[in-house]
Amino acid sequence: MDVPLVLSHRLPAPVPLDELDECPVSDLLRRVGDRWSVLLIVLLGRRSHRYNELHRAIEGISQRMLTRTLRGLEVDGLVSRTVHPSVPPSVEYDLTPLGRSLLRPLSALAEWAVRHGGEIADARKAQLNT
Amino acid sequence: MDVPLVLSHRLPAPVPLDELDECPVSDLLRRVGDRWSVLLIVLLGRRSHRYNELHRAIEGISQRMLTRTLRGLEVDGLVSRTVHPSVPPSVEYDLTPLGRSLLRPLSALAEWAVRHGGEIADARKAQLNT
DNA sequence: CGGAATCCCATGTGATACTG
DNA sequence: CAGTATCACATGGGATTCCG
Repeated sequence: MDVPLVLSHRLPAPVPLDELDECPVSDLLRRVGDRWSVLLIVLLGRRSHRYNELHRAIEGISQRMLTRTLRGLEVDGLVSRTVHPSVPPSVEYDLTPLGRSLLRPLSALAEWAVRHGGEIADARKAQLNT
Repeated sequence: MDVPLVLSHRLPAPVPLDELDECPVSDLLRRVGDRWSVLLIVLLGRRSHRYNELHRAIEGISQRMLTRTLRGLEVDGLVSRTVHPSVPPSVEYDLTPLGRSLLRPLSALAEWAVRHGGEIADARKAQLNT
């Protein structure tokens, strides 16, 4: 009892390749495991932002990657993109309800990362001496 | 109250590039956001495995990536590697306590992914028609 | 048995220039 | 303002071969 769900889930042996490709967990982690997605989700979780506002808010992100990452999140239904037809144009990005629902489990992982990040960094440094 | 931690955390504006690179959350997600890490963590969370045992347990993984991923997890202190000097040699991989402690927040994310994976898939398909 | 070495391709990411 | 187009480079990942 009290075993993490991910361990109690039954797995075929061997794990077939196509099943892994369809796995929603792997899928989500790859979606969110890139350089910018999490940061965008967090920023948009606080309030909606316009495109250039996000561009200014994140030092070092290129227009290309900002656009690509936003599009990816939008395609997956995590972020909404609203165009206000004005001159000059104005585009608002926001989290969808689905995206907002992701904030909580993401926070659980973030909390673990903050708490244990030091141990990981230490382990990494220790390997350098061997 | 009851706001996800990741939102209550204060962020500098703009977010500096070096701060993002040091962020333990981004770091963890990139560590675990590759093709094989999570699956290995889950398998090793059930019991320790030998190298070829893992190789046989995961259809489609190459020796190169199995070795690389295990090494990466080992360097980060999530997986332990124990060599039993015998003929032929035997190497046991297992989760460290740190790795085991990751299972629970990972499960939280996995649970979300299983519950909402369909919505993501639907959103993805819907984009194809536009 | 448990890898390492090499080669090759796909994808992620950034820089720069251009546009409705 | 909010992008797109193009090029270039680093990294992820697989196939194959070889080794103690």
